[in-house]
Amino acid sequence: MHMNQTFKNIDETKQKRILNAAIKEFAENGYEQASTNKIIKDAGIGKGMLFHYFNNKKDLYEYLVDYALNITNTEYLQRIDIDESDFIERLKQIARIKAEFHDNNPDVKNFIGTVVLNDDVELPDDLETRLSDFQKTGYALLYKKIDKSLVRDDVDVEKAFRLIRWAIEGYQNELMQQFQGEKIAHIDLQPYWDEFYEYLDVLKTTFYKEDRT
Amino acid sequence: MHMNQTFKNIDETKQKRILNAAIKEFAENGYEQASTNKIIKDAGIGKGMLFHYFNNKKDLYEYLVDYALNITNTEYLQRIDIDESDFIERLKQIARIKAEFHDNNPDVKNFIGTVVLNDDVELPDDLETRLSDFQKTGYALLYKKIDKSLVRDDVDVEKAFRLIRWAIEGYQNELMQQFQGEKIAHIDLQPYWDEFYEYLDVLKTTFYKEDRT
DNA sequence: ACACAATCGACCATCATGGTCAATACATAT
DNA sequence: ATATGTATTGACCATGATGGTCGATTGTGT
Repeated sequence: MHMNQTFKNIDETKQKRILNAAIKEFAENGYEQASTNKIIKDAGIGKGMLFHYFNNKKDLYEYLVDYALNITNTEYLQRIDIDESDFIERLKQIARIKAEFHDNNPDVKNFIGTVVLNDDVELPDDLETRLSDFQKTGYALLYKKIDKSLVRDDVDVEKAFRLIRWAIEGYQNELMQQFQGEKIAHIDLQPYWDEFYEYLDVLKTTFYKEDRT
Repeated sequence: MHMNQTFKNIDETKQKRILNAAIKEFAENGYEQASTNKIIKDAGIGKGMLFHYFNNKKDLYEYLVDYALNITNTEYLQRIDIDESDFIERLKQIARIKAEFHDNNPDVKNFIGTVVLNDDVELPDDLETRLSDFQKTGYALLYKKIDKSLVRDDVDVEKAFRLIRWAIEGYQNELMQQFQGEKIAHIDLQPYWDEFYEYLDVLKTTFYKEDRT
């Protein structure tokens, strides 16, 4: 978590280049297997600089966890509008935020994922607690102030919500897998959003009360 | 793919021990990062034997792909009853087969998954074709001879099926994640099967035509 | 021209890797 | 018992990657 002050003073795009390179490497290989050599090559800096900014690998790692948590909070969690009480609409909204976040910070979500799973590296206590807080918050933002009355009466509401969530995540995962490798910037995403909305409509027809307009 | 004949002659449980150890290591770390040292330690054999049975790492890998494909075909794909025409019931059936398969051959599914994803190692042509055939077959067994008339008329059948599939996979993934680490043999799975069936019932109520009994 | 910070990459000790092979342990047959 | 042949081991090797250091070079501001 402790970096040299000089790091904060350098060009911001360079900072991002380094952070993104490091996050990508850690996300793909975990702490132990991640290579500082690959990071500096990817970031386009000399070896000396990395260990000048951050004393050692572990400090870099902890700084990244802190950074990733911060950025995820401000650019993801806080953008979720908790006043959208329709569950499916909220998931739609979250999907857009998630996509935008992924555009601006690829690998950050993956990185946090690997950090959460990783047993074999122990973080400082404060980071550890922030991590678990983060998970709870994410869960809460999904379900808080949701209008349960939209769901048809003949099914269990909790089960319905989870099924809806899983179905949507399944769609997203399949898309992600499909796009793997291709530069996402070069794809016209609109047709996929359209298709996504069609799926959401199906979910509404099936899980929500009959529309009596 | 080419192993020393002696391998086939040794004790069958020992064969399995070696194969499972190797599959686990490759599944968790991919081809390059997988360590033959860890494999022999896990299998409880000396270094010499591994390279006596299989000439080198790559031969071992190819033998494993062949083995995994065979076992998955005979113990998984071929067990699926294609005459169950109710989509959700077929998925239920597949879930049971999948669980049993996972019990007998942990890591095999993961292993094949990593093999499919891996670009940076090229298999012999025949294995490559068997791999893609395998994927097609798996897809076909899901949808062949399915009765589309069960789905309510006001939603797109294809979309409905995919949503159902994703929802169910989501449930299974969440369970898997939850069980991670704990020896699955020491858990009483029945309550989870019961819960699973409840979810299936919800899916039937929501996606199928109204039950007019 | 000077001071000082930023930056680089050759270099280091260490370690894990895939693979080898001389040496054993073991079994079987005579 | 002895001899023969096979199954098995693990110390050993060259190689390459690792995290980290540091003297040298470049750049900047005065």
